[in-house]
Amino acid sequence: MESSRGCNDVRIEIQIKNWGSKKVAPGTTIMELLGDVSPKLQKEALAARINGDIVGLLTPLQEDCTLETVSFDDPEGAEVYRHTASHVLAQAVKRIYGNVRLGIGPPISNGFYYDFDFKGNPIKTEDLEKIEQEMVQIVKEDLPLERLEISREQALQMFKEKGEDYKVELINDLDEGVKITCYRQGDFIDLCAGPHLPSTGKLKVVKLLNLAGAYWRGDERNAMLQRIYGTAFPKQKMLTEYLDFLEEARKRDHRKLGRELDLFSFHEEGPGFPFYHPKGIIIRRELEKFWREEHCKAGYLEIETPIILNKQLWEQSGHWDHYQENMYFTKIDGQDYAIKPMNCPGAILIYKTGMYSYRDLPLRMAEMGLVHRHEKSGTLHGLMRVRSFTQDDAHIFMLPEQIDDEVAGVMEMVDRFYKVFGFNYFIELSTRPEKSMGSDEMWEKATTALQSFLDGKNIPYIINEGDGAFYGPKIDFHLQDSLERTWQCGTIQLDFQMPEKYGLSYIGADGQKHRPVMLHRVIYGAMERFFALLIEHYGGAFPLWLAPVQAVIIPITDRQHVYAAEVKKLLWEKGVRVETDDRSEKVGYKIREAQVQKVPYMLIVGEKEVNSRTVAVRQREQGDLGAVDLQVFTNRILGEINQRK
RNA sequence: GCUCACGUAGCUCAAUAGGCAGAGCGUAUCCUUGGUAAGGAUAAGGUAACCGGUUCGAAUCCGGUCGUGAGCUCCA
Repeated sequence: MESSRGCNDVRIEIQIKNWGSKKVAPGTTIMELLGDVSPKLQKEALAARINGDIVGLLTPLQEDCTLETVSFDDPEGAEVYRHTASHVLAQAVKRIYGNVRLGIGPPISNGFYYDFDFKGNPIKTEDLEKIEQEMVQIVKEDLPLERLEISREQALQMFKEKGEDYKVELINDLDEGVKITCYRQGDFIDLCAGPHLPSTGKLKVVKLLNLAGAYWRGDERNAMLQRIYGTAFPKQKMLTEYLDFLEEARKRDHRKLGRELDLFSFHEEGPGFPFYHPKGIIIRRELEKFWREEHCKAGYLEIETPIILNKQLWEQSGHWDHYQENMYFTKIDGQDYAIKPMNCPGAILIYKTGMYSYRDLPLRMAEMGLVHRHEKSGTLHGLMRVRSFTQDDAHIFMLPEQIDDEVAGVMEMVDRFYKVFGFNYFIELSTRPEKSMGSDEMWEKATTALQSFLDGKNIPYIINEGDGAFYGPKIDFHLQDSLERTWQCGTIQLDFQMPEKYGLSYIGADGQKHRPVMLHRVIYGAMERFFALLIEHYGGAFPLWLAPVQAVIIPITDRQHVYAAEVKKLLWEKGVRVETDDRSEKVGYKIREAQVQKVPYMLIVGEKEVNSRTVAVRQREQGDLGAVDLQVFTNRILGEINQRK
């Protein structure tokens, strides 16, 4: 320490990232320090990172350290910002409705929420407005948020006195050694680890978005609380942009586009059971065609198994014990049957029709299998979550030492497929669920196999504890919809159980029977879900190869109808999905209609085109491309279709 | 399944302290033959999701059922 003055003058040195170092007296808060070094930095900072930990700006500095300010642009900064907003929400609710118990109120990806128990007096959507007004008032009051460290006993006593039963439960569940902290702003105090903004006035724009139910601690056996969702931004413009994003997302909603583009429908007569319209089924068949080509190349054999199979088969597979509440049942000739919720038992029956040498494995059997699952009514969601869907399934029967290669093969295939459509995806490893069968050793073995595969290839993933299939752990591939909600699509499930249950075998090099290992896997996942995600991903503007109508011929007057018919015939016979709009409407009208229907190519034919045997090409995105020789255009569009552009 | 909300023409939406159900788009017919995002006229189209109650009278108020939306739980 450079100072040779008295010990009252002890100073600590703070390294401020991107600024330099500063010496201050111990006990100086970060806020004071920043005010000293740069008012601009102080204004932008929402929190700080000291030696890696996020702390509030009112934290006193006690020793030498490196410090980095955190702004709204940092994910952690936005979290702190919105976490404080959630406290302001809770305070506002407490002010308006005294008789309410608090649940939890964390920040989430685009905002925050807070759960409340209104004790039998649920609030309504309209009430959000006045709560929001009270929040604005609290922001205006610019109340400082004070961090309090208290003992477990103090905390319990305080929240018991306040009647905050949920908070008491949370405190009781905290580990012994954990520091208990609360944050106080004005008359409001909440159990919270923080950190928070220094004061409520730091919040600029708060907005409540919607009201929903949520079980206490996410458990359906617990009380249903009311959850208020909101968001907060430092600038009005950012909120407007976010609301615009939500608005745009609504336009891309596959349920809306499905209706507008005439792709599919749902009916009260069959909730959760999708109806594919002619245009929708075209897209699906193209996806399937691509799928068959790729699977054929990758050495898969295609099979098809029945939708209804005897109940006994499902008892043997474990579905009866572990999956019954999701299954539909029926009777045939007095015998109990089940509608298949999965394709595996069918594939296994086929496997069992033969004897296999170790040289025959891996045996890859693919099936576009229609399954039915009884999903709870509240979970249905357009094509994303339905009660009947087709899985692009495959079951790979293999030797234990083939696990790595086969998993790798499937992972590569998933990657190749998703890249064709330009999807970003992320991976989860799901482990043993509560309701499952098999020994701990087998689960351990299977889970380790998958995990070490991912680790070995340096593939980033997150672990989804307890979300595996009842017969084995799985690697899941998730895609995002237009609202950035994620949906599981591809999955690879490693299974040692079914081969055991069904007594599957192959003959090894030693001439003895051995147990094969099974891989259950899907690439698209469910055709319905993948289709829905594709619709939202493309906003309904499908690439040429998938477009239900690839080109519309638009004659300008009746005099071009003969030529239009000729053009149509030529393209149609080459396999192009082409229509003619020969209504007596103006060109502009027909073009508008084709644009709205997102048809990739419009071929305008007037007198000039008839005389020169050309078509005036208008491309969906690029607009008018001018006249092109009919033969040249035909070759071009066929080329693009074949390249799956 | 749970919480809150919603259900009016094929679609998007109006209306009224409870008092004959409306518009635009789309559809049909006719006029128009027009060169790159909406030409004009006329017409058809509704058991107000369904069932019940209150009322002289219910699309409107109340209850139930079904469906849908946001979320929770669950899952491809």
